[in-house]
Formats: sequence, structure tokens, C-alpha cells
Amino acid sequence: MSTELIDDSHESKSNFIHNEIDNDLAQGKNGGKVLTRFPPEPNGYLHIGHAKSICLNFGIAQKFNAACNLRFDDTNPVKEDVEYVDSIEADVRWLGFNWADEPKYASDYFDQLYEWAVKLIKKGKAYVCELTAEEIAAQKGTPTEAGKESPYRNRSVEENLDLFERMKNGEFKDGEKILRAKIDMASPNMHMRDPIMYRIIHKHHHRTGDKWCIYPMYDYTHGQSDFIEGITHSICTLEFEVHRPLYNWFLDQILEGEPTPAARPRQIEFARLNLNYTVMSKRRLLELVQKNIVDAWDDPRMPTISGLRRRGYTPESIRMFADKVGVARRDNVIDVALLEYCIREDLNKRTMRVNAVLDPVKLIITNYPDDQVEMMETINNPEDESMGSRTLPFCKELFIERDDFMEEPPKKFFRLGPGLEVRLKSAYIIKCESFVKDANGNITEIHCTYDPETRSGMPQSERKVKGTLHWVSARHCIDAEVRLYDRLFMDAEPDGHKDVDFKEFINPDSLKVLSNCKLEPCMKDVKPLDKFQFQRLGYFCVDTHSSPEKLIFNKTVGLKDSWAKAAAK
RNA sequence: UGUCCCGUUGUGUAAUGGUAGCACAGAAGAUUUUGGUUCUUUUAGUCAGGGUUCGAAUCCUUGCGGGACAACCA
Repeated sequence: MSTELIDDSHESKSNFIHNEIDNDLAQGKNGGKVLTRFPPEPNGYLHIGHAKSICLNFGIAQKFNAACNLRFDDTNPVKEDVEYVDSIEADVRWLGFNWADEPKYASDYFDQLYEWAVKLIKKGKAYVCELTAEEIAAQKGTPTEAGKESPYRNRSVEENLDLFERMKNGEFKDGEKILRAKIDMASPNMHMRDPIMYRIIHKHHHRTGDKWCIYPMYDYTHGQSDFIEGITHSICTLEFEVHRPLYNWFLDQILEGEPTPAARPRQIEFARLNLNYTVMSKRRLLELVQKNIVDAWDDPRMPTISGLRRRGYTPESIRMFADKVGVARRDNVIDVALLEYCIREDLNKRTMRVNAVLDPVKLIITNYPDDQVEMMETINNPEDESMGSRTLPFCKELFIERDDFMEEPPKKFFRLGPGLEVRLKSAYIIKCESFVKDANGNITEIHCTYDPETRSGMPQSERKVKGTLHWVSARHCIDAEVRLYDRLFMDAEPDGHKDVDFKEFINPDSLKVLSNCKLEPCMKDVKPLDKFQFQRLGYFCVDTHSSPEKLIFNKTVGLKDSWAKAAAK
């Protein structure tokens, strides 16, 4: 396949966030500086929704000649793992983006965060609380009803300082005490009702080891991490909009009294991506993996970046997709057809066309010399002349697709049937004379004659015939396994039903393994992730578990099939 | 029965008070040694009412609809 990269860096269309940044720049904010960040929690693999965010954040960096940080929000050692850190770095790089400097970690800021927490305590803005999780939930109130104040809320600064220090020193068990911000239990914003800043977790952390047994909550960490890094624009999804006042409150407290406070990040929210016929939450995806409903995080049916990669998607196609879905604030569900359009668009330009017969039936050319073999020249990619041509062997015994023959074909069937004529791509025009069936009524052989004057390139080959079929030589072809995929869920929004678990909608036929596929001999040296168009069928990608002894292909996406559409009517 | 956010063809996204456009999907046709590609053509939209204005998708207002928020998750 072509290794030429498609430069799509200038295609990126504008969106409301770009406009806001333009406005900020025009007003001279941040001294003309722009810095964004992509802040995943390393508790799962990245999915296509993250790809949207990655393209947005790194895309802003490209557009404004700025940089984008990769920062791991690793504040919860219970759920996080280096496996995820590694996969996230690999996925971002594979998508084609480079972050500024080394990857950053919220855990790099634990010391600073601790210092600031002490400062808040000293200001009387934070206190150690001993309520249980249940008690806190009970006294938190509801969105329409104010909460109650904790009985520990008015401890002295000295006592809070002492207790917090002892929390840090490991004197208490998990859950015994927490540090809370002292804000307003009656706030209409639930996040302002004395949110938790620190909790006790006696657990080894992938970066800080056993240094800490108290870990800051996301809400106490995220805004300050952005501030520390000098992020100018904190782009995040809509659900964090209600957190914004809290982030601002923390920064207000921390920066109060600072002589020349540094610029603060501006948070701008956008609507997360939803794709129909799949789920898009790490929790759901984890469940699919853990319950072995799919192979792994990189199962080709998964909407993960690694799954799409293994399925045969290219970084260019995913970037094109991110660009086409746009960025806005209203809820959206994107049709997978758009994703499929993007990958077809890309693969059409770059993949070599090869002959592959997925469900083979033997075709015998009765008037072709028994031992003759001809090498037929064929073009590698009609969309790209520079990809050249190759030859493939033709002989008396071929395989064609079982679908390409009908015993009693309807009128508009432009393929093979008794008495019908078709062209064999890059070879001869043949005519079906007869066929053979076994005891079960399955067709085992199709007998045809060929017209020697119609070899491709000869004048007689110009003759009009209705259909052109792909084929392989039965004496030269190689075997392969081909995996066909269908959508993982049968419902357009499997996660959108209040009373039905999303797993109820799993498509039992989402994977179909074809083990008797025949490929033309040029395919014997393919490498994992090599991509091809199987002529007339679709785009296929060599699986990561494929080997020369056992070739395995994944179907990325089918070609548009107007015949299937017409036949279905 | 709180606060906040959001309603533009089927789906997504533009139009920053001045011609409602683009893409995908759908339909019809042309071309084609892939029923692919490419190229034409085409269907279809401003949630509803009221107001401001010469002029409203855009501003105001009321209603309707959708979403977010009550983890020692992020």
C-alpha cells in the first residue's frame, strides 16, 4: 500500500471554540499565548470520542501555532494503571499528534496541591470531616433542596491542620476522614456543597509509589493542574460546566494575596461525541472486555482507537471524521455511516486492489488448455497511477465468489448464470455453459467457455458485457481467514434505554469468521496492518495476530453496494 | 418542584441583525474492465407563540422539548 501521507492539516474547519480563542487573542489576553491540553485519566483505553477531543485540542495548537500538553489525571490509584498510560501515549502518537515536552501527570503536582490545601485550612476554607460516605450523601441535600452542614464543619484551624497532617502521615484507615472545602451547603450548585478535596487511600501509585496515602479529588486537582501548566484554554465536555465555579473558587482562594497572579485558564465546554450502534463510555467498554463479550480493548468491533486501528482505520480517516462532525454545544449522535465514509474516502485513494474470493466456488474453463498458465497484467490502483501494475496467474481452474452465480438469476443480475456472459477482470470474457450440484443441491462447479480473442487489451475485449467478476487461480491461490464484522449492537442507542441494560442489544452476529478464503499469490508476504481493497468487496486489513503460516484479514468496511441495495427491495 | 446548558432538512454542522449553505445519508441519471470511484441532478430545515426592528435562525419574552448536576469516580 502507499505510504504517502495525506496532508490534511489545512482542511480543518473552524468552530465556536476557535472563534472564542480568536476573540481572546484580539483582546490581548494571555499576552497572545495559547496552550491547550488533553487530560485523560489512565483508567482505560481511548475511544473515538477521545479522538474528537484530541483532534480539537491538538488542532487548536496547530492552528494557533501553539502547543498542547498531554497530562494524565492520575489522582485515583484504585482505578489507574501504567498499561493505560502506555496505550494512551501510543494512541495519541498514532493519531499523528505530538505533545509539548514530556507527558505530564497530575501526580507531579501532589506536593503543591498539599501545600495549597494547608493554605485553605489556615484560611478557614477547608476542614477535616469524619462523616461516612453514606452520611455525607444523606446530608448533601438534592438539587432542589439545601444540604445540612457537617458537625465537623467548625473545627479550629489548629485541629484541622493537625488532623490533615495525621491523615497524610497514615494514622487513619481508608474512609475514616476526608478533607472538605468549606463553601456553601445551600448552593444550588451541588458541587459547591462542601466538596471533598482529599480522601485516604492506602494504595501504591504508579508514579508516586507509597509516598502518599491521601489523594486529591479530581475537582481539587484539575483546575489547579491547568493553572500550574499555564493552560490558556481548558477545553472539556459539557458535564464539567457545573464544575467551573468550583475550579474558580479554588483558584480564588489559592491566589488571594498573590502579588501578580498568573493568568488563569479559561474553560470552554463542548458536546461529547456519540456514535450510533455503539457505546462510548469507558465503563461500558471495560465491561465488554471484562465479560469477554469482545476479545480485548482492541477488538475490531470496539470504538476504541486501538480497535479502529486493528480494524483497518487510518489516522487520516479519523482526523477527517473529527473534522466533519464539528464542534458545538448541543447533544448529538453521529451516524456511523459518516465514519465509514471517511475511511472509504481515504482507503480508496491509497490501497492496492487485489483479488480475494471469500466464499469460493470452482469455475472450470472447459475450452482452456489443461496445463496452460497465463500471467495477466492488472493495474494496482486506478486512483493512483504511480502505484503501478502487477501480474496474476490465470489457468483452467479458478475460484469465483459463490454470490456471483445464480441458477435462476433475476433480470438485473449482471453476473454469472446459465447462458450468461461476464468478464473476468483483467482476463477473458467467459460464458456459462453448465454447472454441477452435489446431493444437497449445493453448486460445486461452474463450467464455462472462454473467448480467446477477448483477453484484456485485445480489440475484442472492448466488447460490452454486463458484469465483471473477480477471481483467483485455483492452482496458485493461497488460503486465508477473513473476519467480517457487523455492528456490535442492534439498537441505535444501546445506552439510551432507562430500563434495559445495554448488553441486551448485543448483536450475536457481529463477528463472522470465514476460514476458506482464497487470495491471489501476491498476498503471501503481507504484514500486520497492511491494507488492501479486495476487488468488488471492500477494504481489508491484515490482523495484528496474522502470521505467514496463517493469514488473517479483518474487513474494515465494505464497498458501497448499490446492487445489494437494489436486491433488498 | 431548583440551578445551568441546548433546540437549523433524516444525521451532523454553518450563517456573528441583511439571499438559510455545506457534508453524510436518501432518490434519479451519466461514465466505468470494481454494481467501486468520478460527475450531474434532486428530496428535505430555522420547536411554538408573542415582542423589538425597514429587516430575526440570530435580540427580548413566554411556553414546549431535550440534556447536565445529588461518587471518598474522572
